[in-house]
Amino acid sequence: MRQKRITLKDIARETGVHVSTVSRALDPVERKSITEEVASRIQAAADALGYRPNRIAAGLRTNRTMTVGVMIPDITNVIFPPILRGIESVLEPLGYASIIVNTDSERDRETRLVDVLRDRGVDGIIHAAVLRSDPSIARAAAEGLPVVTLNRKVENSQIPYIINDEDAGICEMLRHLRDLGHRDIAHVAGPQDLSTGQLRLAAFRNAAATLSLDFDPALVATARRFDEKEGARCIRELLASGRRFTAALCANDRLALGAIDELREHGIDCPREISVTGFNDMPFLELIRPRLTTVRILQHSAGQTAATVLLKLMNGDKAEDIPMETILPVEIVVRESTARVRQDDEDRPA
Amino acid sequence: MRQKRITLKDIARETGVHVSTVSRALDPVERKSITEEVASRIQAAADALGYRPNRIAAGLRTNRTMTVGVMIPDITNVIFPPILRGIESVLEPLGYASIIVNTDSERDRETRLVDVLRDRGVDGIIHAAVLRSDPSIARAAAEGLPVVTLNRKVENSQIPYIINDEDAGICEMLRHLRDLGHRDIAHVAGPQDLSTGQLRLAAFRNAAATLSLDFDPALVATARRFDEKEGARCIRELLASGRRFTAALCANDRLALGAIDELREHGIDCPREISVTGFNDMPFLELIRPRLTTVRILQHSAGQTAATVLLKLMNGDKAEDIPMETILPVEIVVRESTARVRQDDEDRPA
DNA sequence: CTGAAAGCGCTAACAC
DNA sequence: GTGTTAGCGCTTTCAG
Repeated sequence: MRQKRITLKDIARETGVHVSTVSRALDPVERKSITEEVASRIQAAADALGYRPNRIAAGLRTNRTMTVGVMIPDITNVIFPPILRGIESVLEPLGYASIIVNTDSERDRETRLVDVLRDRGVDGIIHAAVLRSDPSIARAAAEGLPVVTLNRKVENSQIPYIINDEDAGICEMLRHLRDLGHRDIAHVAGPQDLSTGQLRLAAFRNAAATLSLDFDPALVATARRFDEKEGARCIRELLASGRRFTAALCANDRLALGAIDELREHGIDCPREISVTGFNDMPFLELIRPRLTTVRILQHSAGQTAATVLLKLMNGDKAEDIPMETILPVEIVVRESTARVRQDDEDRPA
Repeated sequence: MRQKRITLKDIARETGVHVSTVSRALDPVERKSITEEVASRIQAAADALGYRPNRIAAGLRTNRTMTVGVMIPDITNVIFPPILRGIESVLEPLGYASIIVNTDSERDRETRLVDVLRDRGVDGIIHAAVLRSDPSIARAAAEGLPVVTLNRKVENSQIPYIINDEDAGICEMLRHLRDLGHRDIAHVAGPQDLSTGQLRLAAFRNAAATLSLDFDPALVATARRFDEKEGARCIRELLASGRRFTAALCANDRLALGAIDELREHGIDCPREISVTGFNDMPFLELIRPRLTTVRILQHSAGQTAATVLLKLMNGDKAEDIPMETILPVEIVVRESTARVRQDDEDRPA
């Protein structure tokens, strides 16, 4: 039933030359070593028969499959698709395809999936998961498989990583709030078992110091997940604490959206009474009122950069040509969820 | 540098048996044909050495790579990630991995990508693109490659397809509007070169007939893309036409969102003055005011179903056991963007 | 029950 | 320049 594919042997028979000659004629670099006439005759036959190289067979021989593995926590999270397109935009034109797997941020799933990828002979792996440490990918890298991580680094390893300048993002955002007159600024932190949550909290603390703002631990509420519900819960917690604050810097957009909703429930207007900021700049933000002030991450370029570095690794470029650390710039996007602190708030005694 | 993997040969040497024996011992079905003692000794050695089968090599031999190809227009479109997770949820536990490619709905890209997948020896393809016809995938299927399409059927082919009951969705929605007293209902149609756009327009027309509502061609505006901007443009066009309407049924959520925004620009309130409905039930809809009344499609189950059917095909199940057509139910989700038509509108002379 | 041998389709030394 | 040869790691006859 399943029609058999045209192989080199078929073309060899057709053109009356040896398969190795055919192989050479069809290989853009080896082609030079062959009489032009023969080469083009072979090419013609290949085209006529509709020959397609069997990468499985080639891969077995060369140990290169022209496919890479991409590991992400969850494709359903809107920040990842743009990253994937970024990766694809550099790899696909070069003939690479990607096997994409979702780790759900589970350690054992992640371990298993690394094997799934290696079993299929991927030439390299781009790892965009967010667990703080994970042995499996480090081991793969140590054994010589090209690996690049996105959004976080693997401690004690020689794995190149690409991260976004989240510190700068948080700091700029805090500066923005300070410039609007805010002094009592809460932080809705992300889960502390995810690198993103942890990093951003640290960044918030550092930024406060940099900007000479008080850092009040009581004004930090920590979410258990990056979702609207947790954002709402955190704000509730903050409100219940009785500590006053005029702005809430949230560790991501979903937390911020949940926070704004919850404030509304309490009859508190954002941004008039409390300013709220997000992080990531998800799509659709423009459609939600008030339009959220947030930090834009260039997911697409992050993907491109990761792919570019991975390529160098796969090409065996020498170590000094491979950037171990790439920090991508972020930018704050000021929209409607932040406003100047109200007079009566500002004028209060310190 | 690159550490060499453990092969059957290694564990054959280790255990003092022939590689074919090792191969059998490690194959769950062949294992029975081997002395239990030997088999477990081999198993132990394999575990100890950390053996992982090389699927490339196995694939070359068996023509099964345990990887499938998934073609979608654009992973960045929120409706696709849930489909992918649905596919993964049935395929991954069975040992399959997926190569995912984005077609951008371009015919030639699509053709090329089918080859990309076939070159890598995928065992089957799930094709969720939306172009109305496309020869490449039909050819692949005709040559015996297991193929299933999602969201649309390929004409004149024996390719099983899974679609959502969009007709019912549109009809239910129209009924909902009619029950609210609406009689002059506009349709913001999707691009007519995409099956979704075309199907939903046809469904709208049919539903109008079914429900004995007038179908007024002048109350149809056609978008060139499925986005907010086009939704806005279409509403502008409808408004400019001077034709009165009290509701607009849009071919998808983004068009609806754009429509509502544009109405607001014109000082027209949704739903008080004009009701608007969407289609798809994208995530985040809950966060946008007014909350959109829409048709929910079960993307995850659609993916699961597609994978299940593909499995049957790949297993070589006999034709009568393979459902050629699967129509998945949809449901309407009534939220806040639809309301009873206003008295003064309703009481007007026919 | 296990070993021997062939071969999937391709590439890469090595000859000539 | 082109043919010969030898595998890549695995599965699968076919013997024994």
